[in-house]
Amino acid sequence: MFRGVHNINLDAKGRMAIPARYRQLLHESNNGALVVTIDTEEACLLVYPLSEWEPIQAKIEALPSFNPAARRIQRLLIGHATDIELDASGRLLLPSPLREYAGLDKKMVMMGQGNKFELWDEAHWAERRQRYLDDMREDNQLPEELLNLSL
Amino acid sequence: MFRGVHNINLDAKGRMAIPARYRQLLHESNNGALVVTIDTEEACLLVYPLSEWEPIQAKIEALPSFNPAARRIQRLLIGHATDIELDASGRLLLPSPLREYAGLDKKMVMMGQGNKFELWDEAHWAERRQRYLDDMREDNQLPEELLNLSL
DNA sequence: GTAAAAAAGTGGGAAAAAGTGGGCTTATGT
DNA sequence: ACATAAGCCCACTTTTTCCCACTTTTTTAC
Repeated sequence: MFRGVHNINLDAKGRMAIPARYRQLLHESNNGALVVTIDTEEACLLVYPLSEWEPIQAKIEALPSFNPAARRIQRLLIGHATDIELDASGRLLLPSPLREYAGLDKKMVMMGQGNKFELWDEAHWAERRQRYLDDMREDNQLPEELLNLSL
Repeated sequence: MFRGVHNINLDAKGRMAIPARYRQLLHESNNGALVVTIDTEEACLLVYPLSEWEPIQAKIEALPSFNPAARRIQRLLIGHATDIELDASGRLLLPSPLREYAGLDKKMVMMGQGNKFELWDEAHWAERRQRYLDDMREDNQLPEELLNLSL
């Protein structure tokens, strides 16, 4: 579904232009309706087509709400999940609390990740990518599933 | 149903303006009738559309009333549950005992949580969110249900 | 390879909507 | 009866949304 990386600029009003190649897809699947939320592990945002998000929210809501770890996930993920939609010129207005969370100001990176895409501050992504690469080269105890993966 | 964060100000009379995007939904479902009560774990308030609250209250009332834990829940939740409704300009007047419980004065955060939304003092939420995030990044003994959750 | 055309990306202004504050009236309770 | 709080309404300010026009990049054709 989504893959690939794009450098994207955020304008002064907090809008980002979605690369044209994705627009038709987004309009067809959900009429341009999307949900953006935070990634809890990294300072980046996750953007889902509405129809991809809904089953995820349903699963999260179904977790036992007296379990502290579940409550935490619910507050972080559902709490930050915001409905947004493509405007007439194919742009998304990112809510300011979320921009702030991911440290997005001007230069950002949009990265396809299957059923969703991720938004990173450009500098932050460059740094994190380098760390991932370094880790790959050092790490010799990969989990079982990865050892059998042939590229 | 409800999701997303909003920064909201409380005015001098203790009124909060509900973000316009939720108003129609609230009017349609219950003609703007809501119930607000306390969260027993955290210093925040829970706001339910009346129709969402009623089955919850019924379940709480059905608990065995000679059981001390049940009595406790009944006193805390039903005791604090207050009917409120949207005024003509889409605002809610929060009862002062409840405002006090959650430490709400001016700046607050409203967070959608599925069938309800939560109200937090802004500073208190910022602090609590940071703690949740820290926990997420450390915690390696997540409950079963969460391990299988793929976002 | 260059020019023309088309499409994508960017910026900003105006109209509309949302948010805010406060005053006056009505209810409540001491 | 008085004081306090709630309800209601109106007017002002700020923010958001919508739309249009300009610039830049990409594509197409020669």
